[in-house]
Amino acid sequence: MAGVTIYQVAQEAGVSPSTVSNLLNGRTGKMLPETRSRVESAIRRLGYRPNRAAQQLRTGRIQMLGLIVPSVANPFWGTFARHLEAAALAEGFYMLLCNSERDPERERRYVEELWGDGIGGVVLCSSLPSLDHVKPTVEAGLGLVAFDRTAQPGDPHRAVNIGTDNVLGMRLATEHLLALGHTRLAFVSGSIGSVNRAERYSGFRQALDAAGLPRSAGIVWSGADTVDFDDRDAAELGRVAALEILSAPRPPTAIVAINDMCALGVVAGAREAGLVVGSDVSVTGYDDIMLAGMAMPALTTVRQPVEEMAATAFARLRQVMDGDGGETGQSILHRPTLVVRDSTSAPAMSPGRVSSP
Amino acid sequence: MAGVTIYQVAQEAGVSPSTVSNLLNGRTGKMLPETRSRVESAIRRLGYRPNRAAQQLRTGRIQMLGLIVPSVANPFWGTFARHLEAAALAEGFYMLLCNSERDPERERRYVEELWGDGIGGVVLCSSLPSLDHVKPTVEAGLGLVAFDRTAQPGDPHRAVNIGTDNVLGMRLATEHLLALGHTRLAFVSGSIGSVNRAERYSGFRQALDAAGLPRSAGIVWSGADTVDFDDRDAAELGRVAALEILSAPRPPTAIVAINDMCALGVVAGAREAGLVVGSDVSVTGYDDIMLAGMAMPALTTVRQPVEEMAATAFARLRQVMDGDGGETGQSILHRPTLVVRDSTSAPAMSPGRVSSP
DNA sequence: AAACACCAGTAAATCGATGCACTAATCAAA
DNA sequence: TTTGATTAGTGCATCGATTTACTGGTGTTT
Repeated sequence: MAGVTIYQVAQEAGVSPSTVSNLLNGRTGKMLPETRSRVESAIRRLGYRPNRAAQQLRTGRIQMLGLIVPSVANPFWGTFARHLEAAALAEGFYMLLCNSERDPERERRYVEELWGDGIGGVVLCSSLPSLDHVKPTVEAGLGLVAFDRTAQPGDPHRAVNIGTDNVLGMRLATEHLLALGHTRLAFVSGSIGSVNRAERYSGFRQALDAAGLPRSAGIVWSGADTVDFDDRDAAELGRVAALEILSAPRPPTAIVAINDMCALGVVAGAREAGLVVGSDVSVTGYDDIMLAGMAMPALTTVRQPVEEMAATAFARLRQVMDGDGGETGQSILHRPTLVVRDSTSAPAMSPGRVSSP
Repeated sequence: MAGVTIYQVAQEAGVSPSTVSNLLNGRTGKMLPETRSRVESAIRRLGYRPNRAAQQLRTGRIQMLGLIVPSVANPFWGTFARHLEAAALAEGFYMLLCNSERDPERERRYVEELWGDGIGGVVLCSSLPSLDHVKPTVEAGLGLVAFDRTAQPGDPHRAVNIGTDNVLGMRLATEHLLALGHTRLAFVSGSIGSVNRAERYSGFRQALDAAGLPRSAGIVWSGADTVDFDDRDAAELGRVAALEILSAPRPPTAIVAINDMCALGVVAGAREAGLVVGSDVSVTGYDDIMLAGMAMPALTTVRQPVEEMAATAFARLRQVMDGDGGETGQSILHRPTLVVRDSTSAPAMSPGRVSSP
């Protein structure tokens, strides 16, 4: 703590603290250029930096935002966090990081504590169908941007949602597989409780229906017994799913995973089952995390424009915090794109009976 | 901002604000049990929560720490961040996340700003050989824990270093390869400017020397032209390195990568070169990030006990901040362990001439 | 009964920045 | 000269919690 106060600056410059404060806060309208430069040089000479605590106490505001993610151990959230931090920093905002581990109770506690500590805006990465647990705080005045989610009935009015068009994204992936000639596809995810999972599933179904395939063409595996799975376990989930699905009678020739981590698990599981991904069986992911391109085989996936989304998230958060939200309560959907790599190909002639042990 | 103040609580309980404050701060020694419970129930009734800004203004302290990492987009740092946050949260500390992108200037700016904003402790993940850029701030009073680094001459006295024994770790990996029968090994990293890279290289050399191999047995690739590589590029670096090394005359049969991200790149590069990792060529990593175990093939690597290290980092940071540092200026080394998986095996008979196109 | 110790709790100054209400000074119009 | 308007800047209460110095009351000692 430097310890230089506004009073010392005022004394050094031969003015009152108010004048220094006025300068600092841009109220320079009626101020002699000479006074101004005198104060400015005093500030520089003393290396003065306003005390944030005092500022916050006085104004009630603080230049800080909260980011609540399921877990930064997941590279997708890590990447998002990095971009959001960059966007925030550019405007002088710090970012407080909170890992919710997908626990709504933890989300609620964080939101309330952050608000109680003077943080006016939070980016909440939770794709829970309901925001009821944070509604009271939002209604009390907290600025909220819900990320990876679309607006739902009953949401607090002031919240803004940001995500990608999950239905479209998953349709792109599924249509790509259908175009390759697959006719038996599996959809792998954890329990379908979240908004984006539901949407992605819907995209999957839409593509199948549009292709005129029967309902039975789409196998759904959603980890019946893993009620609430963790990000760290997404890969493990995929692995288990793949083993189970591929060893069943009449296995699918393609597997659509809910996200890349899960897809990587599916790839591992398929390998254990003795199949070669990219020829015996096709796999798609979602997110396009850095590792998707480096995996073996490189993963065909749906890319979310993370950097762009982070910038939007921050911009909208500021708007909501400043009250000029304009159009809150909405969903802002970014456009996902399909990235075709090596994990998908036309189905083999006699599926599931090609590889060596 | 809840808006309930200590005065309201005092009024509700029929006591003075001082008494409430005394209770809140554990000065309950001379307080009638009856008064105490009266105050406590008032607090509960009103849902009072102390205003952090006011607390900080008065005491100069704040329950917050800064974490500066190269980039949370790298899962190793993401995992570390998650564990550190958990340790901090358990003691009521928030964690401010800062991405330095390995830029010393950004590290310095962050450190100074955090200190200026009343944050008393920072965990700095930088393996730069020198801490000179943050020395003034540490000497001004900032509590600093340098992570992934060992103490160097000229370090600020109050800093604590936490890391793994890199020399030992890399020796474990190298000895494992030597035991498998490899006699030509390559060491792949970016420029060897950082402390831990130097240490890891030293471990590699030690193992080779101890085995009585000639100097020429160890090929070093350190990206001559990539002066300062980024975490995001670690994988790319590995890929390029592998392509280059493996297409040279008399290629090595094993590649030791500086970390897992780099190793994953090496695996990709080897594949592009037409080699099968785990049989034609062996590859080891370092860190044991979550993905190491899921890669194809699963990566043999050196595990850093991240969770334990995060707990230590936080514990030591508190000590330094409280001034009872005891033994500062030291290095605390955790013990790395070798995790053998599928990316390493005995060298093929005629190396580099086995696989299909 | 005077002197003192002790107890339980209080009054008020304090941290540093802010911004409203105010004033002293200058100038213009009446 | 008086009045009013404008300019340039100041005084000070304020935010909420902390903490030191203090008070009024009770009990004990000599």
